[in-house]
Amino acid sequence: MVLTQRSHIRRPTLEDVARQSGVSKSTVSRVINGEAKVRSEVVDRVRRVISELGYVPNQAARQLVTHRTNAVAVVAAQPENRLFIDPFFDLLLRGIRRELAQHGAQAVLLFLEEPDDYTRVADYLGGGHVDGAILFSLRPGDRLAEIVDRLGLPAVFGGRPLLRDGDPVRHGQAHVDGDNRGGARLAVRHLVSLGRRRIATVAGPYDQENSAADRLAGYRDVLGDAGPPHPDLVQRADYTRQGGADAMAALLDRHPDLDAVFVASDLMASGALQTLRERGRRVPEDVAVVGFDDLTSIAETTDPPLTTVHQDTEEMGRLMARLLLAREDAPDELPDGPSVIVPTRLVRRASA
Amino acid sequence: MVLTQRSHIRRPTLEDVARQSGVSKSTVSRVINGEAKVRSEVVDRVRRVISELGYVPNQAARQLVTHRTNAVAVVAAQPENRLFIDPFFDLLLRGIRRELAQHGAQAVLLFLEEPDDYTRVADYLGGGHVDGAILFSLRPGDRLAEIVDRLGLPAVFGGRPLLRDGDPVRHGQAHVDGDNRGGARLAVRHLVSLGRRRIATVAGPYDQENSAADRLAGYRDVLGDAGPPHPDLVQRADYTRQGGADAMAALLDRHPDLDAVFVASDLMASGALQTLRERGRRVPEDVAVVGFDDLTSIAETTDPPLTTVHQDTEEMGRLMARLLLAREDAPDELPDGPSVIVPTRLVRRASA
DNA sequence: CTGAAAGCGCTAACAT
DNA sequence: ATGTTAGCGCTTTCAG
Repeated sequence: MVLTQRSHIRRPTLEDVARQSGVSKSTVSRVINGEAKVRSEVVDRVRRVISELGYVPNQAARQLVTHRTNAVAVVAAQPENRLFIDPFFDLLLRGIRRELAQHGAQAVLLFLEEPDDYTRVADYLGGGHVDGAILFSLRPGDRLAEIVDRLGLPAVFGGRPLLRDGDPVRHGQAHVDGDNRGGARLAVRHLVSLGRRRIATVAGPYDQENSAADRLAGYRDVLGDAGPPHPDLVQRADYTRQGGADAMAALLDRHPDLDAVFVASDLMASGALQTLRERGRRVPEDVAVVGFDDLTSIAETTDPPLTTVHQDTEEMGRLMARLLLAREDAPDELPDGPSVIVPTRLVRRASA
Repeated sequence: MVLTQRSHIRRPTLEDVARQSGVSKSTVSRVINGEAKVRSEVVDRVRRVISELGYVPNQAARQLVTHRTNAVAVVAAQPENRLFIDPFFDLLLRGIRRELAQHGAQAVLLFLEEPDDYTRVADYLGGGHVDGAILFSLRPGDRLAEIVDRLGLPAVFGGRPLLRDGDPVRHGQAHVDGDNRGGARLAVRHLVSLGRRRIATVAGPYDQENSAADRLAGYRDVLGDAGPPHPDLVQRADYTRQGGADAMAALLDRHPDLDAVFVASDLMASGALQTLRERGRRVPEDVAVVGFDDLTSIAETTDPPLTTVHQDTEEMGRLMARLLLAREDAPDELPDGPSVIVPTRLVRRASA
């Protein structure tokens, strides 16, 4: 293998510290781990030696006996560039990191990009580098889910539970998701309550994204109540701004008389708004628009500001982290991983 | 501490595999590490047992003796949200990941956000979890640089070398950076060669970002040659699209007669183009615009397409990874870390 | 080609 | 309050 730690640098060990401070390894260990039963005088001496020597505990050795690493992997499948450009993921990750940090755990982020990555990541997860994993964006039937199960690694999955052959495939593991379907209902009901009659939707790429499928389902739930919606009122896009703009244009071409649109993400909604403006439609007078996500950096700055479905994304991240920590603490008390659906609410601004 | 690996799941060990296959631990180890001197018959038997048992080597144990982890940390200071929204970083990271993957190493990403993160990350790096580190966006005098040095951890820094008291502070470690200053010169010289006389610039936040300072310096290099540029022709912004738009507006207010602008990032340039359009300036007839970065998703889709300074960002990431691997292989042959400046070139499109 | 034994650096009983 | 001992699971001489 290519990697070789510089061999000529021998880092000081517990034993070195012990010798230098004239105590036993156990005592040094106690000082390091902050145990009570050490004379403060000794503590001071040991601490001094530690910093003189620049001693840093070898985690591999510690880990070998404690079976703990204090690190948690966050694994994200990265479909092209999307992830890094997605403020939603940014917030989610921030929540995870912060919650873990509060518990003294380090979040390490791993990406899944090419097929080879799977085995390397699986080895990494199985190798005891981390105490648990939070996994996102896995596709139905993703091998990594199995691998994690087989390893017995505590895990929390983000997004709707994976399906295999149409059935939910989860078992001992937890998962959390936003209430995509419920949120979409909220949005569309609001449009209905405004008296809108021809309500279109810009949906996400729903063959790839569970969230997109759920948001579309929510739209259909509500509109189905008043007779099945016209299929032409649904236009799929790819969760980008430009995609939203193009989809809006297509909808307008097919249905010049539409009076409302539910757009499945704020980013796409900002594109849709632009198209509407270019086509001379007033928002909300001519066409009411509701988005999804409540990314304030977008929703508050569009013209007009966007009415949208709010998700507390950072809190969702924190929740995932807490769930993972709980599983690690008391695995037996959670035989079936809880499925937490985080609620959404509508935030009214000016666009609907 | 909060994290506890499920204790009731005893994962199979080398010893289990050895017993099951009727050979010694050494032999199993040899099979796993692909050494030559094992009868293929034995290899097969051991392999079968391994997969039956679902054995995965314990990296902590292995690491304790080999001092290798096959993992490399990528540490990124995250100034607010910026990082995740920055396609530049996305590309850089992709280059790093791919190059490391080719060498069988796993990239693990760590973020630096709050002050507490420093000690946790330092512990992580010092704890032997990784064979080396690639660090970005460190501010001058950043503690982490010292820490990495003290640990003797092979490292490569991204961005211009850190300064302390105005002096370069680097020593044994490598760093790589794009040629920000040279690229800016390229851009501005191009504008000059076009016959433009009142060349403004939208600079980045140059008290925080070395790259921003260097790009501004490049602008001044060229314009200084023909007498010092008017200070009012410089407007600082924050590397966002909106920031670019606002800065352009400010410049136009102060200098309605400007005939060119060098914008220090493509994202800001897209905002600037929008402002110019809104103010009725034709590009490039009235005002020529040059960006920086050559993020094709932006530069090719603006109206008009953006002339900009190209950086091979993914290659830069790969280079950082290769440099790190080289340091790990032969630390003694690289007493002073090489400082690699990756060249830039101008890509002409329609805006200038 | 294979096995035995030592030891990596640490923590966790168990003594004292 | 502190020291002693025994591993954790692996790789690596060194024998055979």
